[in-house]
Amino acid sequence: MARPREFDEDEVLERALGLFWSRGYDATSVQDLVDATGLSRASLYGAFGDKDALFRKVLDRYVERASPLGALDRSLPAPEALRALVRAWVDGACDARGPRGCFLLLTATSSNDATSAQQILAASVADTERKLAAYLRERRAAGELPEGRDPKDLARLLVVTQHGVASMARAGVDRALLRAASKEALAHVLGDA
Amino acid sequence: MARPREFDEDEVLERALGLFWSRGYDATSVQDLVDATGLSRASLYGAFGDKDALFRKVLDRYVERASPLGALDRSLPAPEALRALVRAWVDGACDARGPRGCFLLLTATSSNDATSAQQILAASVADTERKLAAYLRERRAAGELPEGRDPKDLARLLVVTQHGVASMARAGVDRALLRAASKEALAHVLGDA
DNA sequence: GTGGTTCTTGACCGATCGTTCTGGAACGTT
DNA sequence: AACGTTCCAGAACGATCGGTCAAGAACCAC
Repeated sequence: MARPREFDEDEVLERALGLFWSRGYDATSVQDLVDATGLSRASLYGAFGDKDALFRKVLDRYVERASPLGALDRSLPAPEALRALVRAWVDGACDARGPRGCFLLLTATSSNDATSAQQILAASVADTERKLAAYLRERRAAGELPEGRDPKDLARLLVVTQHGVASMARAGVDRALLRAASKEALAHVLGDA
Repeated sequence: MARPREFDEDEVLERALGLFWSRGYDATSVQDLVDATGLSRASLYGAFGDKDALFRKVLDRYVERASPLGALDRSLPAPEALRALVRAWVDGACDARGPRGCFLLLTATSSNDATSAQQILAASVADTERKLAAYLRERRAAGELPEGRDPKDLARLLVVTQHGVASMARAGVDRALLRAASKEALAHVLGDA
């Protein structure tokens, strides 16, 4: 019925994510997006609406894909699974391909669209905390983890560690420091003396 | 010899800090600064140079004043001193007066002036880590803290906790979560089972 | 091929950005 | 009182911002 699009929407969103993630919302101009995606301004606006709408779409896409507990292998014994998880946090935050840190956290701490992103982050944090606490209780009941401390508080420690790692990684802090710190948080969860 | 200034430089910098901290560099326009400080544009430029120079001056001022270990009371027994320290981290980051979080961390994770702020942050982090590790060793030798784990790694855990708290506080995360998490990190340092 | 619809292109809009300039007011010195 | 200097107020600068418009090109259905 009409002329088909000459671009792949997913690819455009991916490029836009790269820009927004590395430079932030304000510092990314529409011209930058035009240059990076190859689309013209009118095509961008026609396909995604204004800059805010595009950003929201990009953020939704990121949130949908990112899973804080994705690296938690439930087939492994708890200590190894958790070890792999926190390692994945550090490596993911320090990954040289793509910008460092967490795009959602960056958005929620910057000014633009803050309240919206903050709500998403709050929900994500609450969800991660709840799932982690449930996991700890479950594995504790299975005898894989020591008793004693409140699983909820331990989950909270891990979540704060995760975000500290993401934030500091974006700030350029050395990976070795983040690795050591997260290992130490994990040691507490595992009850290592 | 000439007409004296009608404004207090410290007060102007303080107001500028408030704006930059709450909105970030990009989202703070010169007009905003003019409105908030009461100065005219020409006076601002005459006194501080351009926007970048003003921002740098504001950042330097903040860094100079902020002391991550300022709340560490060395006259107290180590457990109480550390407890007060991490509590001060949380309360400081969540303080309703003024913007939440850490201005230096915000700057280092945003795009603008990133490399410069990142270097300052890296130096601050390294310094805090070193001093904390030394403190832990010292108090460990005095019998106030348990042996076993590497003081350097424990210091790193605390530093990452501190920044996780600051970052999440800025993102609007509930204070109770941050408090619980930092308490847990502290428990690890204190060797609480 | 023709009509209808959508896409693409590039020029263009007003608004706002950071910055500078000009004119005049306010002060210390002589 | 008169000078020289510095400060203040506001207009104005070019550049860039996000966003739109008009015209032509590309496609599908018929």
